[in-house]
Formats: sequence, structure tokens, C-alpha cells
Amino acid sequence: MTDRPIEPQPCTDTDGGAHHAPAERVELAASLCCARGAQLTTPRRQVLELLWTNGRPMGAYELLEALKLKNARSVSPPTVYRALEFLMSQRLVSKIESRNAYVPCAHPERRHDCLFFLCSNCGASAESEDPRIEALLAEDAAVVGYRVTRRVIEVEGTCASCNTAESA
Amino acid sequence: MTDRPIEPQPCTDTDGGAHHAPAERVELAASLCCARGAQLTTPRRQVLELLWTNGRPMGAYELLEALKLKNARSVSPPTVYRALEFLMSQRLVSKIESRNAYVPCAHPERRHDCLFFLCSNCGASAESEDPRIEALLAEDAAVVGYRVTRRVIEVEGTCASCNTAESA
DNA sequence: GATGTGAATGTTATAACATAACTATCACAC
DNA sequence: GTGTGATAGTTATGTTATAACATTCACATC
Repeated sequence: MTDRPIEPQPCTDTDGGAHHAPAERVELAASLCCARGAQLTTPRRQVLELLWTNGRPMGAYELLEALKLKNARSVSPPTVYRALEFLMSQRLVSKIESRNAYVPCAHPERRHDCLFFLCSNCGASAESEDPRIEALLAEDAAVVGYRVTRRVIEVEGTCASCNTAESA
Repeated sequence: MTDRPIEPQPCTDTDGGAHHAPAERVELAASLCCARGAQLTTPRRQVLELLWTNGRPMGAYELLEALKLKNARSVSPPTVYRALEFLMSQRLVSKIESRNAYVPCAHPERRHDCLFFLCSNCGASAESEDPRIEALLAEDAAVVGYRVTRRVIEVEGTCASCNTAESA
């Protein structure tokens, strides 16, 4: 293995994922759920679709409002939180802890903990991963005797396009 | 969460933070603030002291209750949040995003982003750092064109002593 | 077709976390 | 002693998340 990083791949805010329309993403998710014996029911599907369509992290209550519009009836917080819980359990969605917001996950088929780049200016989030960092974290965890179940890595800053816009 | 007694988990850093009592920590913080032209006022000092004494991440409202007891009068949320904001700005305290909780920082004198190991069983938090990871994150950020302002790295799992206790 | 069963959802209420907006205090410079 | 700025007090409210219980629905079984 070389020292070259894999290209961090923005998945939710640039055309890194443009090949897949939200509808395709949802279809893929449905297949995955089916294969796993889980059901992508209506509220779950709607939440996932909203996340893919929106293109950036959404708060639970933002999703709630969107669901109300979509369904022309009252929707209450537990509906959204249950859907999010399910989607996270299926790795279809990740939570951005530093924002209390949720993003669709670009690689639901693989088990991995993402690394998120978050733009404080435009709010965009870009999903990435870096096996080298995961290896080092595993090493550090071993040193302190931790058995790891989950990793949260969130990098806050300003994204390339905001940086460019600002210097222009 | 168990009701087993828990040893406060000190900083895992090499300098053996365990030798410093809360009072010493607070004194050090006061000196630092003084040198920086900032004031470690009573509420700020009390919050910091509570965090060092408690030994584990504390929520804002937990701090609030503790402050009320300590002062025998009403204390309201903004007091706590202002103190935390100040302490974070002075790098005396860090927020654990995945828990909405706060911990005192073992190395307030150095500018660095910590890496936290969190135990899902006993609630302990251990602060660490790894320049290699920071370097890789910087590299990855450069690849996607990010200008980084803050990093959040939180590793959730079970700590050494809980692992031992469980297998015993 | 009636009925038990379990998963999912609906509904109500509330817990937990955080901040806006305004007032009061206090140290210090003038 | 008065203005100024930083800090803290106070009240109210905004935001995020969950507990607890009722209902619905698909499906298996009788």
C-alpha cells in the first residue's frame, strides 16, 4: 500500500454523487433493506428521499416540516426520530453530531465510519473516509485499552468554493 | 449505565494529570487567564472546578444543579452556558459533541484539538491526541480544498476497566 | 372470516439542551 | 461621580429528543 491518500470523495454536496438521482438512491436503499430483511416503509423512505434531495445536512424538525408539507397532515417528532433511527441502523444515514443534523450516507452497502468535512459558511457537508486515520485510531484505542464501537470525525472549516468566492 | 462506583478517569496524557488535584487545576487556569488578560470570575471558576472534581463529562444542566447547591440560590441556564463558552474560548474546557457534555481540558496551555475516548458503559472520557492523525486530516482537508477551523474526533467504545470487569 | 401476533406508526406530553433579549452590577478610567 | 465596558442576573422562549401509551396493518393460524 502506498502513502497516497484515497481521494476524499464529497458525496452529498458536489457532483460526486450526481450520477445518482435521489430516486435512484432511494431505490438502492430499498433493495438493500429488502436484502437485509428490513422494511423501508413510507415515513422512512420519505425521510431518506428528503435528505438526498436537500443535498445538505437537515435537522430533525426541518425534516418534520418537510414531511408535513409532503403529507398534508400532522406529523410528530417521534415519527421523524424513529425513521432516522432506522435509517442510521441501516447505515443509510449518518448524524452530524456537531450540528445535530442528519445526512444520507453515500455508501450504505459498506460498513464504515465516515469522516465529514463541514463548511461553516455554506453549510455543506462532504463525506469522506481515510483508512490510514482509521488504522491510527484503532492503534490509539488499543493503547488505552478501548474496544471501539463507533467513531465520530468531523472537520469544520470553509469549503473550496466558499474559499474561492471569498478571495474573488 | 451501571451504578457501579467509578474511578474518575483522568487524562491519559503522558504528564500524569492524575497528580493534579482539582484545586491545582483551577489555580493553573487562573494563572493562564491572568496571563491572557482574561478573568476567571466566580461562576467560571466554579464551573471549571465542578468539571475537574466530577471527573467525567457533565451536561450543562447537571452543572446548573451543582451550581445551585454550591451557591444556595437560583442559578439559571445562561450563567452556565456563558461560563462554558468562556472556558471553551480559553481552551480550558472542551465539548463532547456526541453527548452534549463538557470536560475540562488537560492541556489548556497548548493549542490543540483533542481526541476523546468515551466509554459507553461507565461514561468515562479520556483525552488524548495524535499528531499523526492531525497530519492526515490536514492532508485530506487540503485535497478537498478545506480551510480547517476545528476538528471533532470522538471514539465511542468500552474502556479498559469496563472490559476487564466484564470478562471477570 | 375471526383472531392472535408483532412490527410500525400515531398521539400526547414532556424531558433535555441552548439562546435571545433585556436589566443590573461592578471595576475602573476620566 | 459619571461614563464605559465587561460580567452576571432574569425572564422567556427556542430547539432537539424521547417516554409512554394507543392504534393500525400485514400476515399467519385457526
